[in-house]
Amino acid sequence: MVKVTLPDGAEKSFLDDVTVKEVAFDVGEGLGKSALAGKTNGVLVDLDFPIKEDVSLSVVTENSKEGLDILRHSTAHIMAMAVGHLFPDAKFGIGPTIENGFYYDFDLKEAITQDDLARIEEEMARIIKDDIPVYREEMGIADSVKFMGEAGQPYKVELIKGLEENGEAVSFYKQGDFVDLCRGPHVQSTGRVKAFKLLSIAGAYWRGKETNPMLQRIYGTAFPTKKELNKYLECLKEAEKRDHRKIGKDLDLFSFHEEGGPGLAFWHPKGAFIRNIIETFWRKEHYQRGYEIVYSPHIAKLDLWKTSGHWGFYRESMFPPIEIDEQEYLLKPMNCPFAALMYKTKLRSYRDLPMRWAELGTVYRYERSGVLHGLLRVRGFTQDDAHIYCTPSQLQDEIIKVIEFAQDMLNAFGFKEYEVELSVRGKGEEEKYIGEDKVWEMAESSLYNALKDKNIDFVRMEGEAKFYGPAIDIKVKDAIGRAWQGPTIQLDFNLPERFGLYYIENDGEKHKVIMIHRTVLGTMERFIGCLIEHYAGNFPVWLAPVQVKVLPITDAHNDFVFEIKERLESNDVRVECDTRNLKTGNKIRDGILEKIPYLLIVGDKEKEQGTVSVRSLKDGDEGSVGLSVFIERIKEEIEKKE
RNA sequence: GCUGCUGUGGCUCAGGGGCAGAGCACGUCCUUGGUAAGGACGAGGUCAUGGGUUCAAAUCCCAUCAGCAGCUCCA
Repeated sequence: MVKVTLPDGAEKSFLDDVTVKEVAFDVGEGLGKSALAGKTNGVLVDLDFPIKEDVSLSVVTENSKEGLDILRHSTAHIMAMAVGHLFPDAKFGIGPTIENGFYYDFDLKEAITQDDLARIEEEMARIIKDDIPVYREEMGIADSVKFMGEAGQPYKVELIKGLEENGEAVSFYKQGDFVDLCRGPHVQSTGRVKAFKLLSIAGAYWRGKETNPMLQRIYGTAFPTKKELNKYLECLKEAEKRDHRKIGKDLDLFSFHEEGGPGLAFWHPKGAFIRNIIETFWRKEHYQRGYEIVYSPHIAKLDLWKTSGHWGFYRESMFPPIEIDEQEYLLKPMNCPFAALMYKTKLRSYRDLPMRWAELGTVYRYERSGVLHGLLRVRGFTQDDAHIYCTPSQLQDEIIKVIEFAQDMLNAFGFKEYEVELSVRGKGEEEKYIGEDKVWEMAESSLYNALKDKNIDFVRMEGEAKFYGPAIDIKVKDAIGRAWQGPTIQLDFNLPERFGLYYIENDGEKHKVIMIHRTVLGTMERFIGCLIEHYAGNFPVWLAPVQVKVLPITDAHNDFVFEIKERLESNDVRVECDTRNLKTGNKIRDGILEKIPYLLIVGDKEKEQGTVSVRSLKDGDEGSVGLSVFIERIKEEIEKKE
C-alpha cells in the first residue's frame, strides 16, 4: 500500500503502482477528466505514472499554469509531427513553451510560407482527430545518440550529448511515427488538444548563437477551449490597435522617412507638444529634487572618445567619424564624457557633493538595422540623463533617491507594472570588469540594499553588469508584452578613473569621486512610445495635445464658439474649434477618433444659457454645465494629472 | 547583421503580363444640422528605386532601399 497526501492535507491509501490518473478519478470524476498530469513531491509526472511509495500529490489540470504549459508542449510535439509528415527531410531543433504559447525550430531545405501554416494546421487537426496515444520511454545516453543519429537528427544528438553529465538515461515521448527527446510530462493522447492556432514564422539561430545556422521557427498557441483561444486571438488584435506606430500616424504625432534615414524620428506638432509637456514636468521635478540642468554638444573630437574608452569598447555602435579641419569628430552616443569634462573645470570639495547634473542629451547610436522598432528602438534619441557625483558615504542615499524619483515618474504617467533587474558581475569572471573588488562589492551591495530598502521585487542578473559598474534597470512593457528598458541607474568606476575625477575630502586628500549615470524615464522616444501604447492614445487631459474641441451645432453659433475658445485659452486650456460645414454627429465622430478628452457641443440652448454640452472621451454625453463650472473641473484635472 | 514576408494616391487596402482601382481623407457646391459617418461633383498615383526578361512589366526575375515578425545585439 502507498499513502498519497493531497494538497488539502487529506491522506488516502492505494495499492502499490496506483497511477496519478487513478488517484485523480478516486478524488472525483471531474478532477479525473480535467487532469493532464500530476506533481509528486513537487516533480511533474505523466498521468500514468505509477506511484510506488508514499508521496504528496497534486493533480495538474489544464486550468493551471503548469497544465496549460503541458497542453502547449504537447501541441508543439503535434506540430513537429505534422511538419515531419509534410517535410520528410525536416531536422528538429527544440520546441519549448513560452509565455503565451509555444514554438518549435526546424531545419528545412525550403522556406515555410504562410500557406504552409494552414497545411500544417490541417495535418495537426488530423493527428488530433486520430487521438494517437503518447508514450514515455527511457533510453541510455549511448543508445539515444545512436537512435537519433540513425534518424538523421543531428540537433537532437547534440542535445543528448549535452545532457550526458546529468545522468545515464534520457526520456523520449512517442506518438505514432513521431519520437522526440523530452523531459515531459505530456498529455496521454493527441486528442486531448482541443484548441490551437499557428501564429507566425521566423528565423532563429540554433541555440541562440549568431554563429550557428539559422533554423525556421513556427510560433503557435493552445488553450483548453476554443473560447479561450478566440479570446486570446481577440486580445492580440486589440493589442495591435494600441501599437504606437499606428496611433502615432493616426494622431499625427511623429513620422519616419526613407529620405531621412532609418531610426530617425520626426516629431510633428502634436507629438512634440506631448514631449514638451513631459520635458517641462521633468525639469520642474529635477530642480525640486536638487538637480541642476546642463547642456552639452552633439559632437566631439575623436580623442575625447579615446579617453573615455568608447572608441575602444563601443566603436561598432557609433556613427563613423566626421572630418573637419583635419580633425576627426564623432557624434556622441552618450553624454557622460561631457559631464566628466565639466566636472573637471574646478577643484571639487566634499562640501560640493553630491552634485546632480541633469541633461536632456540627444545621442546617436548605430543600431543594427534589424533591431529598429518605431520609437522604441531608434538611432537618434534624447536621454533624460543625469550624472551624480558623490562620495562613497553618500552613495546609498543617492541611489535610494534615484529609485524613488524613477518610481514617482512612472507613477505620474500611470505605469503600474514594471520589472526591476539588478545587474551584477558574473562569478569567476571578475577580470572582465574595471575597478577593485572592494569597490564592486560596496557598489553592488549599495544597489541591493537600496532595492531592499524600497521593498522592490527584482531579479538578480549575474554577469549582466556593464564592464564599468553594476546597475539597476527598470523595464516597461509595450502593448504586446515586450519589455523595454526605461529608467536605469548605473554606477561607473571607469570614467572617474579615465578622466581623473576626484574631490578633496575633509582630510585634505584627493579621493576618487563616485559617478552615477541615471535616467528616470529612459529616453524621450522610447518613453513616449511606451506611453502611447500604455494609454492606447487616450492621453489623460494634462498630456493631451488638444484638451478640448468646441463644436457648434450650426454656423450661427460660431461667435459663441470663439468666445468659449478665448475663455478656455485664458485659463491655459488647449482648445480647437470645429466650425466645418458638417453635421454634429460627424464632428463628434471625428473628435472621438482624434481622442480629444472633451468635446463641447454648443447650440441655441447653450448660447442662451451660457452653458456647454460636455461629451468626454471616457464617459460620453454628460449633459450641459455652466462654462465656468467646466473650466474649474478641467483645471483641477490638469492640476491633478488625472 | 541574420531568416522569412511586404512595398499600388495623404491613410487603409483590392488588383496581378495588354488604358491605374475602391473606401476614407482632401477641394468646390447643395445642405444649417443636437451626441460615432447627409448628398452631388472634382482633383490626386512614373504602382519604393535601379537593372533584366518580353512585342508589351505595377504584375515575372535580380539587386538596392525602406518597413514588418522573430532571432542575435543593446555602455
